[in-house]
Amino acid sequence: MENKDLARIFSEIADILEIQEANPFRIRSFRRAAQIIRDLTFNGAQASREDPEKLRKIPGIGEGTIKKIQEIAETGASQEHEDLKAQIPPSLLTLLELQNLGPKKISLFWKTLNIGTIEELEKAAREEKLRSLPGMGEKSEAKILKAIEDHRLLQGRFLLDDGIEICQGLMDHLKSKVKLKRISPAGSVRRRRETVGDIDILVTCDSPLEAIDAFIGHPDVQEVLSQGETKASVVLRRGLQADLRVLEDESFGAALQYFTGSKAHNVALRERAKRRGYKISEYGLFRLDQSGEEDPPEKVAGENEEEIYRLLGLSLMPPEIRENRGEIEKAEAGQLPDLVTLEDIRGDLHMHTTATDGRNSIEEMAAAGRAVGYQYIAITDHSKALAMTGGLDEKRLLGQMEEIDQVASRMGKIHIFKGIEVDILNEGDLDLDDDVLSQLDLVIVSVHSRFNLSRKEMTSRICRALENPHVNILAHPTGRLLTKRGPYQVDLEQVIQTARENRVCLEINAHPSRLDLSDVHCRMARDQGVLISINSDSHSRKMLGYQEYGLFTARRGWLEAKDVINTFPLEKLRKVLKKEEYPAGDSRPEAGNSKS
DNA sequence: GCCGTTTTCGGCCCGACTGTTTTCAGTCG
Repeated sequence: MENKDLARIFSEIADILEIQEANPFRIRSFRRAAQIIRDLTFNGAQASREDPEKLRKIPGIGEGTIKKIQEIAETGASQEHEDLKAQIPPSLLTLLELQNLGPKKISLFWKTLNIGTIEELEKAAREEKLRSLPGMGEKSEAKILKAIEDHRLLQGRFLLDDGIEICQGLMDHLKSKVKLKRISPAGSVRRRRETVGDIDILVTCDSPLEAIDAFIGHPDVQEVLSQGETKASVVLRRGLQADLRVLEDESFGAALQYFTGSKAHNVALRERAKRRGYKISEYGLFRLDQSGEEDPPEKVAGENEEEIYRLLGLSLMPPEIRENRGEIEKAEAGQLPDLVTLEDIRGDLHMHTTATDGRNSIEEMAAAGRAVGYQYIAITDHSKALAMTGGLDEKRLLGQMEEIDQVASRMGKIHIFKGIEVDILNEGDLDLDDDVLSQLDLVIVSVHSRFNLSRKEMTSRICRALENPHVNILAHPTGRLLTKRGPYQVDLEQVIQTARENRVCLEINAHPSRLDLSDVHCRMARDQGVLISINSDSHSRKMLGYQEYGLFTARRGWLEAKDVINTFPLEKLRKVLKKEEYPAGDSRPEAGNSKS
C-alpha cells in the first residue's frame, strides 16, 4: 500500500464527512493526516505494523490515525471509509472538483433535488431549478455552468508527476517479470508535457508474449482493452490508459521517435523525409526509388533515433522540444539551444517555513537544501494578507530576518537569502511596507485573491506591483492549477514587458500542479530577454525535489542556463537581485522570432 | 481526531470576496 493510496482514503473520509456536516475539527484532522501521510519519507502502512511509534511521534498523527492505517495495511480498506461511501452516491464527490462548489452546496443539491452527478447538476442549472434554493440565484447558476464547462475542458489528463510515477511503476514491474533488452517511455511522458493523457511504453525482448502477459497482469490494471502479439492496451485503476508495444531491436529507434511525437513534430518530419526521397514510419526510415515508389523499400535507419534524424540532415533533439515550434529548423542550422539541466541549478529561491504554512523550520529547509547540493536558498514566507497561513506582518518578518542570520551562522556552507512572498493587493499595492521590503535580499510578489478581475484590471494590478523598485520575482504568474483551474485573465505580453523594464524575473513555479509559467509563456519571456527563476515553492523539505518538474518546463520553453537566475553563482545572483545586472537577451539573435 | 495539560476535556490558523441577503453563508487560499 503506497502512501498516496493511504492518503487518498483519509482525504475521501474528510470529503464525505464534510458533506455530512460532521465536526469540522475532526474533518481537519483527517485532512491533516492525509497531508502528512502523503509526504512521509517512508512507507506508512509498513511502519504502522513494524514501528508504530515512528508514526506516533509525528504531530498530527494520533492513536485513531494509526489504528486506521494498521487496519488499511492489514485488510486493504477502512471500515469507516467503506461505511461512509455507502451513504452517498459514488459520484457525489466528483462535484467537489467544480470550482466555487463546496460541501454545503453539494449537500443542499443532493438533499433537495437528489443531484448526485455533474450531468444532473448541469441539467438542473439549465432548467433554472437551482436559483430557487436558499442562497442561490441566477448568477450562482451561471457560475456553476461555467465551472462544469471548465471541468470538462480540463478532464481526462493527469499531472506529469503522476504520469511519470505510474509509468515508472509499470516499467519496474515489466523489468522484474521479463528479461528485456530495451525499455523506454514514449509519448507525452517522455516529452515531459505538463499533463499526460496516457502512458506509452516500448520494449524489445526475446519473448514478446511474456511481456504482454506481464503488462496486463499488473495489479493496477482494471480493464484490458486489447491484447495481441506486439501490443496491449489497458485502463489502469486510476482511469488512465496505458499502451505497451513490443518491438524488434532493429526498429526500436524508429518506434521511439514515432511514438514520442508530438504529432505535429512527426508530420513535419515525415514531410521533410518525403522531400528528400525517404519514407518514415514506426518501423524505420526507408529510401524510396526514383519514381517515388517504395518497391522495394530499402531500410536505411531504425535502430536508434539519432540515425534517423542524421539522415534527414538534423541533429538529435531532446524530446522536450519536439513540438514543431521551430526545433526542426534550428536542428537543421545546427543552432539547437543548449538546454538547462538539473546539474546547472545552484539553488531554490521560493520556499516556506513553519512561520507560515510550511512544515519545516528555516534550519531544516537549509539543511535539506545543502543535502541536495545547493549553494543558496531563499526563505520566502507569506505576508499578512494571507491570514489563513499565518502570513507575516512587518514585525514578525523583521524577527525572522534575525533568525535567518542566526541559522546562517550555524549552518555555514549554504547561503540563505532573506526573502518574502508578498501578496499583491487589489490595486497592485504590496501587503508590506517599502522600508521593510528594502531590507530584504529578495522580494517575490504574487496574486492569491480576486482571480476574476477583468483582463485589464488584473494586468494593471500586476504591472503596478512589478514597478515597485524592491520587487525581484513574480511568482506563479497566471495562477493556474493544472486539471483544476484555468489561468486568470492577464495580458502576459504586457507583464513580460513590464518585468523587463523593471529588471524583474518571472518564476517557473515547479509544483507539478502549477508549472506556471507554462512552456509556451516561458519561451515568450525568454525571447523578450526576461530572466527566469525556477522555484519549488516548497512547503516541506521533501518538496525541494519538485525543482525537476520546473526544469522540464524550462527545457520545453527552450531555456538555457544563462536564462535562469538560480543557475548563477552567488555573486552574480546577488547583483541581479540588487538590480545592478540583468544579463539577459540584450543581443539574443532570435529575439521576437519565436515560432509557434 | 489531536493536543496539552488545568490528567480528563475544551479548544482547535482566519480574512476577503461573492452573491445572496437585509445581516450572512459558502468558498477560497
